[in-house]
Amino acid sequence: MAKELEKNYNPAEIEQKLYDKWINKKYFHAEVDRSKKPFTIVMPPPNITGQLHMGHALDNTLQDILVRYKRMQGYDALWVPGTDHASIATEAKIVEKMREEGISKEDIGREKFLERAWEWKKQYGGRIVAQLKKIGSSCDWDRERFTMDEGCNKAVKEVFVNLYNKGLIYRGERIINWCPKCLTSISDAEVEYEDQAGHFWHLRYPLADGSGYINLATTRPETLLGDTAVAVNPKDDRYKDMVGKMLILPIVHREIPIVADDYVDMEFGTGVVKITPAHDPNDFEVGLRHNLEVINVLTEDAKIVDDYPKYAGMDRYEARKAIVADLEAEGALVKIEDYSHNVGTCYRCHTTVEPRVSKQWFVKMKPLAEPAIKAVKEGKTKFVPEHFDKTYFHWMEGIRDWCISRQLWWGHQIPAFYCDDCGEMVVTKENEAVCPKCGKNMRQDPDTLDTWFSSALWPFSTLGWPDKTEELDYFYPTTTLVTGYDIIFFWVSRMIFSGLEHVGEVPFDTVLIHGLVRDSQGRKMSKSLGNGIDPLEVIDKYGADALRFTLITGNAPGNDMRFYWEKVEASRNFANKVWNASRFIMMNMPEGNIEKVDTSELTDADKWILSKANTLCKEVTENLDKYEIGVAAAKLYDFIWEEFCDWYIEMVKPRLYNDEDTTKKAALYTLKEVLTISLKLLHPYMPFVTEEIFCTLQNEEESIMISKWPEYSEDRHFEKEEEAIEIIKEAVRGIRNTRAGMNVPPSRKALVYVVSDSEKIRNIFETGNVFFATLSYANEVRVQADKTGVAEDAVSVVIAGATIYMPFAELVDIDKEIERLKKEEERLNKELARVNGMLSNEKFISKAPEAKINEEKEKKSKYETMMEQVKAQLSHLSK
RNA sequence: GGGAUCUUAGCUCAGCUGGGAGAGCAUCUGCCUUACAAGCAGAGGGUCACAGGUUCGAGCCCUGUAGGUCCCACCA
Repeated sequence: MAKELEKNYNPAEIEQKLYDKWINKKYFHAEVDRSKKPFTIVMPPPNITGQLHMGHALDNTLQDILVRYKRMQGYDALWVPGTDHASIATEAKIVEKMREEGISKEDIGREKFLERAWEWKKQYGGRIVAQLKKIGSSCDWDRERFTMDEGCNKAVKEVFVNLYNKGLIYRGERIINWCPKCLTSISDAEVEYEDQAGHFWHLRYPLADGSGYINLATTRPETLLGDTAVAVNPKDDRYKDMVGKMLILPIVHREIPIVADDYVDMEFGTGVVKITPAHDPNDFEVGLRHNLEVINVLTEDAKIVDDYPKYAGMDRYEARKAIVADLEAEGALVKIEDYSHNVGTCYRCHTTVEPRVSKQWFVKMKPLAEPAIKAVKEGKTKFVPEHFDKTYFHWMEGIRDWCISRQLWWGHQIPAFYCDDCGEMVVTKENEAVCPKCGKNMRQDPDTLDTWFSSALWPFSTLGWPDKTEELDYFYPTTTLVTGYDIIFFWVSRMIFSGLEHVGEVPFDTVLIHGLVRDSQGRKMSKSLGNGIDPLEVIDKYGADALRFTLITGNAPGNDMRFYWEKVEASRNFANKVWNASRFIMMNMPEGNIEKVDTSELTDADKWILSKANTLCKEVTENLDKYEIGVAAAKLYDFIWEEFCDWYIEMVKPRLYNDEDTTKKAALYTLKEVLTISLKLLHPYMPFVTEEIFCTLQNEEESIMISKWPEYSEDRHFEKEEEAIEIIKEAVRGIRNTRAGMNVPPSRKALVYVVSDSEKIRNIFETGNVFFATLSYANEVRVQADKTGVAEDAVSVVIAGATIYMPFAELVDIDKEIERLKKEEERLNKELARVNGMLSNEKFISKAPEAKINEEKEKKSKYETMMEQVKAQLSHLSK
C-alpha cells in the first residue's frame, strides 16, 4: 500500500507546516525572468492599525487564486505585499493612547512622536502580515514594502517636485474640509455624507434704515456670527429693491449688505440666504464674487473664537443653543422647523466636518484626469465587472482639485521649505534647503501628505520607481488589481492618473472589483455593531481552505455577500470529501509508481471520467481567464463531488476489489490521473489540502504549487464513451428512483433485465455490466433483445432506447406501479408537446440554426420511443 | 436631483455569448453499502418583481412601473 493519509482531515495540523515549507523553498519569490511572461499583482496594502478582517480575507484570497493559477501556468508570477502607514488613522490611535497616559503630541514634540509612531509600526505592522500568511497568501515576502519606507519616500518626493514644477501642485488659501477631532484638513473624497435630523431656524434680519425686515432660514444659526452678507437671486422681483441695502445682523449688530447672486434658488425657502464665507463652501464662493470679508468664528476644534466673549470657548452645538436663545430674546427668531439634511462627516472618526478657510497644498486635477479618463475609455485598463467604469468616469469627470496637505506628523512631510526672513519658498527633494535669497536655513513645511498620495504610487514605487529598475521594466504595468468598490475613488483612480503621469503607462491591465462581506443579516460588519467575524477564528475552526472557498463561491464579482457559518461548514465538508476520496484511492494504490496505461486498455468508464476531466480543465481555465472565479469553483465542486466521487469511484470499486480483473490497472491509473487533475485545478482555491494530498500521492517532496497546470487535450476527448456512460447513468437513476419509490431496501438485490432492440445499447450495458450491476443493486443483469423470460408483473423503467425490468414478485403493488408509469407518461407528454410545438413552428424551422433543429428532432424521436414503451407497459399492467 | 445595482425554490445566492430553471442550507423518505454520517440514495418545492416590446425562441436584450441597497451632488 502507498503512503497513507490520516483518517480525518485536520487543517490545523497541516497548514502551518505547509506554509513554512513554501516559504523555505522560496516558491513565492519571483525574479525577473525574461524567458517567461510576467504576471503581476500588487497587494492593496492593509493599514498598520488594522487587524485582518473578512474584507482582507476575500481580497487576498482572490489575489492568491489568480497568482497561484498563473504561477502554475508557467508565468513569472509576482505578488508584491506591503502595508500602509495610514497617516490619519495611525496618528489618531497613537494620540489616543498618549491621551490615556495623560500626554499630548505637543508635550513630547514631533521627533519623539514619530519615534512612537515607528514603534507602533514595528509592533502592529507585523501583526497583519502574520494574519495574511494564515490564509495562505503566496506573496513574495522578500519584496514586502511599506508606504513610508525609504523607496516610497523617494518616489513621493520625486512626484511632488515633478508636479510642482509642472504647476500641477500649488499652495493656496481655500475653504477645505476640516475635521475638528483629527485636527486636520481632509480631501473631498474623505468626507462621508449622512442624513441627519436637524432644524431649520427661520430668522429675521432688520434693514438698517428701519424700513422693515428680511426673513431667511438657516440650519446653522451659530455661524451667524460670521455672516458678512445676505444674498438673493438677481431675478427675484420680491427683493429687487433691497439689493445693495444694509441689514443689521442680529446679536452682533454689525451692518451687512444684501447682495444679488445666481447661486440663490428663488424657489427654496424665502429665497434669501445668509452668507458666511468662512464656514460654508458655497458662501465662500459667493464671498469671492462680492468681495466679502471672511470672518472666522470657530477655532480648530470647532469652538467659538475669543472675539465673541459671550460665546467664546463654547463648542459649535453649545453655541448654537445659546445663540438661538439670544435670537429669540431679541425677537429675531421667527420659527423652528424640523429638517433633515446631509451632513459631511470625517471618514475616519465620523465627526461632523467643518468647512474652514486655510492655506493648503492642492493637486490640480483636470490635466491629470483627462488622460486617465481617455486610457480607460480606450480599454487600456478594464474594470471587472465592466459597469464599474461608470463609477470611475463619473468621479473623474466631475473631479475637483485634491487637497493633499494634512496637519499631521505621521506621514510623508511635504518637501517644501520656507524662509522665515524673506518668505521665499523652495520645493526640493533634498532634506534641507538654504534660502536662495538670504542664504539662511529654511524651515520645512510641518504638514504631511494625504496617505493616498503615497498609495497612488504603489504599483510603481514598489517596483523601484523612480529608479529605472529591471523589475519596473519587466513587471510594470501590473496585470490585475483586486480591490473593493469602496476605494475606486480613493485609490484606483489615483493610481491610474499617477501611473500615466509618472511612468507613462496605466498601472494595471484589469481592475477586479469585489463587494463587501456582510453579516448573515446583510449588515456591514463593524466594530460598533460588534457583528464582525474574525477570519482567524474561522481558520482555527474550519481551516483556511474552507474559509477561502466560502468567500469565493456563490457570489458574482462586484456583489456583496453574506457570511454564514453554514457555508463555511459546507466548504469544510468539501475539503473533507476531497481528503477522503484521496484516502480511498491511496488505500487501493499499490506500492511504487502506477504505470501509464495505453488508451486501448481503458474502459468506457475510464474514458468517460477522463473526458469529463479534460473538459473541466478547459472550462476552469476559461472561467479563470475571464475572472469568473466563483463559476469555476462551482464547476470544480460539482465535478469532484458528483462525477468523480459519487459516480466514477463507485463505478470502479468492483474492479479494485477483484484482483482477477484485467482492467484494475486502468482503473488505478485513471483514479490517480483524475485525482491529480482535480487537485491541481483546485489548488488555487484550496492550497493546503491539495498540497498535502498531492505530496502524499506522489510520495515525494515536490509541491503542487509549482506543478504544471492541466490543459485540455484533444487526445483525452472521448465523445462516444461519454454518451455510453450517460445512458447507463440514466438507467441507474431510473432504477434507484423506482426502488426508492417502492421502499425496496438496498440490501434487497434484484434480477435486472435490460431489454433493447439496439445492438449498440446492448453492448453498452454488457460492457458496463461490472458497475451497472452494483450501482443498480442487481444480483444479476441479463441484457437481451426481447422480453424472453421476463416475469409478467416485473417493474419497468423506461429510458431512451431500452426498457429495464425488475421482477419483484411479492413486492409489487400494481396500482402504485401504474400510478408511477402514468406520471412518466404525463412527463413525456409535456416534453413531446414542447418539442412538437417547436418543430411544427414554420418560423422556427426556417430561422433557427440547423444544429438546434436537429437537436430537437433527436429529442422528439427519443421521447416517442420512450412513450411507446411506457404505453405498452401500461396496457400490459392494466389487463 | 443624477447614477449604479438588485428583485430567481422556505433562507442565502449562482445562472457564462438568449435555445428544455440550478446549488448550498432547510424540509421529507430510505440507508451504519469495507473513503467519507463532515456521508450515501431518493423526494417535494419556482407564472425567474410587474407591464409592454424585440425575437422562431427571453431569467438573460430594450422601454416603462414598483420596491430594496449603494454611490455621487453646493439647495441655505
